[in-house]
Amino acid sequence: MQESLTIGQLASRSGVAQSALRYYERLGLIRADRTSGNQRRYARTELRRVAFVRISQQVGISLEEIRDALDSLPASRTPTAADWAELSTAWRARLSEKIRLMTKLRDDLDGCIGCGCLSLQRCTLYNLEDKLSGEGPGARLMLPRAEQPPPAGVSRR
Amino acid sequence: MQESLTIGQLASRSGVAQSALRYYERLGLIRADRTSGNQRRYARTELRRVAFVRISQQVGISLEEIRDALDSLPASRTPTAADWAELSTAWRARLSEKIRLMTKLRDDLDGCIGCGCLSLQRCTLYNLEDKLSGEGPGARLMLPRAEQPPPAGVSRR
DNA sequence: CTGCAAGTTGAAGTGCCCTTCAACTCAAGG
DNA sequence: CCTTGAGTTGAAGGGCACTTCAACTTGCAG
Repeated sequence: MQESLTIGQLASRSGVAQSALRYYERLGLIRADRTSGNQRRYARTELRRVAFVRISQQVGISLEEIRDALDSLPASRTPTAADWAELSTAWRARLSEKIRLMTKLRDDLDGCIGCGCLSLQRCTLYNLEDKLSGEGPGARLMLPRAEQPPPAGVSRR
Repeated sequence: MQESLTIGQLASRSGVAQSALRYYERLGLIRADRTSGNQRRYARTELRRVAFVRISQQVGISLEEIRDALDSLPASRTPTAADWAELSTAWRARLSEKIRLMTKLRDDLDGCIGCGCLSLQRCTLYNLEDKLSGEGPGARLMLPRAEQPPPAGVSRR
């Protein structure tokens, strides 16, 4: 069994495209050593990182947040099972919360759309919006209320 | 109580930005009549459509799919509570499935990341990928396997 | 009638998550 | 050596879900 993996091997083993792996590396989600000829060589532990990334994404967590989480792993030594367990504990809580909200959403759906009351304001469905976020991407919200966001890159004709 | 709503009214009542409402109209998710001066006037039933859109989005359904679903509503008459109920039944099933998968994901998380086996191939976590999709946006997959997608808009220097 | 808030359009920008391309370079079998 | 497949980079493209802007036009209170 080899010590390290080429990008092609990591891609086929993880089911993640090579281009995505390079992108993840740019974002600091995974890392790779280089051969003398500048090719990436991945430690086998990177497989676990990739797995963690994909699983987290399914839960609706952004890559940036995932990076932050992964940054909490010890950099000096290879993370142990305990390290990973600690990391996934927080995720478990998020998942549980998400499951709770979705369950509520589902149950309300019968009594709300079903009965025809679907009128937003007093409907519970509309009040979990923020909590269930992280689901969609999209651009930034149109000022959550007051506080003008700085233009930060306006073009003018 | 007014018969129809201006875009500003619909926006504040639904909590959806005006720009988003116009965007939804372009996509065919909602519709509006026009005044003689070309301003939009929304029937009050559009409120329900907007609600349906937002709720569906929270479940991780794309606008295109939502449009398809809304297209199943009768166009000739104002949809009844029964029409809406029928529509939401399918959503309920999706929600249930999603909840089931997330619950499985959560439970596996303990036994999988927790114990350190997180090695993808044999791990259940990796096999629900397709099923849990609709969660992330991103570009199209890198050929799901064979079948070259047509370039459809290539630039060449 | 005036003034100003509210509405209109098309085009372009934004954020996220990648993919695709061109133009090379590397690695390894024959 | 040579060839061929695998890998490298930066820049650009691409889909989704919107937002933002400019340049007007409408609607309505006073």
